[in-house]
Amino acid sequence: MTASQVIKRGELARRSGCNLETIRYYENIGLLQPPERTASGHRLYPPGDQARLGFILRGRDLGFSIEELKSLLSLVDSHPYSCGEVRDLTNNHLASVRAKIADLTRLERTLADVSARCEGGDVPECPIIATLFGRGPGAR
Amino acid sequence: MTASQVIKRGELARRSGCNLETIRYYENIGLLQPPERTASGHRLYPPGDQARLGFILRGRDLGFSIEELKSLLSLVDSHPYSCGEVRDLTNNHLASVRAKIADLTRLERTLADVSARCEGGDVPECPIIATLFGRGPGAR
DNA sequence: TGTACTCCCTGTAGTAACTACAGGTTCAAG
DNA sequence: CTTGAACCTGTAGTTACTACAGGGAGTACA
Repeated sequence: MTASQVIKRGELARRSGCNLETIRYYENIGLLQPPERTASGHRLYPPGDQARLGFILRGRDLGFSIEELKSLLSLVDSHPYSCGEVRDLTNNHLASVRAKIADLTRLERTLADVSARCEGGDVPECPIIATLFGRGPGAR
Repeated sequence: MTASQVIKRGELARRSGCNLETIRYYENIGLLQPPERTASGHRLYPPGDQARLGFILRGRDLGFSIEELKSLLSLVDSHPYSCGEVRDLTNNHLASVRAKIADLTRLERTLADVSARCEGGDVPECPIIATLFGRGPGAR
C-alpha cells in the first residue's frame, strides 16, 4: 500500500473531500481530537484520524447532527461500546427523518395543488396569491 | 365586525400567532414596511399590515424562504402583478421541495437498512458502526 | 399622587453547521 | 534567495429566527 501515513490538513481535505476549514471546525468543537503538530505548528494526521474523519463525513451524509455524531463517537471510543445505544440513536434519527419526509410531502401536495389551480391562467385573481392571503380554497 | 382596527405589536403577535420578536425582525429585513408609530414610538399596525403578515406566515408555512417571500411580495406590490412569475416561483419552490424529499427518502432507506441489520444483535461488531467506518455493506 | 405591573422600545448575542476572509508564518522548488 | 503554495490564527458572514438586557410608556388601583 502506497496510501496514507501521516499527512497534513490540506492533504486530508483532498483525500476526504472535506472542506479545509471544516476540519479545523471539527477540531474546535471537539469532534476531532487536536492532532500532533510539527515543530512549527502544522497539524499531522495519522491514519486513525483519517478514519475518524471518514466516519464523521459518512454520518453527516446520513443526516446525523453534530451532537448525534458526538454521541456516536463517544460510544465508539468506549470499549466495548453498546450496540443497543448505537441502534437507538440510529432509530431516533430515522424517526426524525421520516417526520421530515411526512412534513415535506404535505407541503408538496399543497404547493402542487395551488400551482395546478393557476395553470389555466384566465382567472381574475392569481389563485396562489389568493391562497397566501388566506382567501380561496387551499389555505391551510 | 368587532375585529382588527389599528393594533400594537403584542396584539399583532397574539392574533397572528407569530413571535413578537419575529415581527420586528421582518421589519428589519424589509419584509414588513416600517409602520406608523405613536408619539412615544409604539408601532401601530392597520388591517393591511395584518394581512401582509398573514401572507408572510402562510408562505413561510409552505416553506418559501425569506428571499422567495420578498420576490412574491414585490410581485404583489406591483399592480398588476404577473401571475406567470408567481407560478414560476411556486413551481421552482415545488421542485426544490421534491428534491429534498428524494434526498431524505434515500437517507431513510439507508438508515432503515443499517438499523435492520443491527436488530439481530449477535454479530461480533455493530453493523452500524462498521458502515460508518466504511467497512461492510451499505456504506455509501 | 404614588407605585406596581405590563407592555413596548432598542441593540446585541445566541442557535446549527459550516464557509470565507484577512493578515501573517513556513515550506519546497528553482 | 526568492517566489509561491500551503499552513497558521482569529473573526465575521450565512438562514431565519429567538432571547436577552436595560430602559421608557401606559394603565390600574389605593
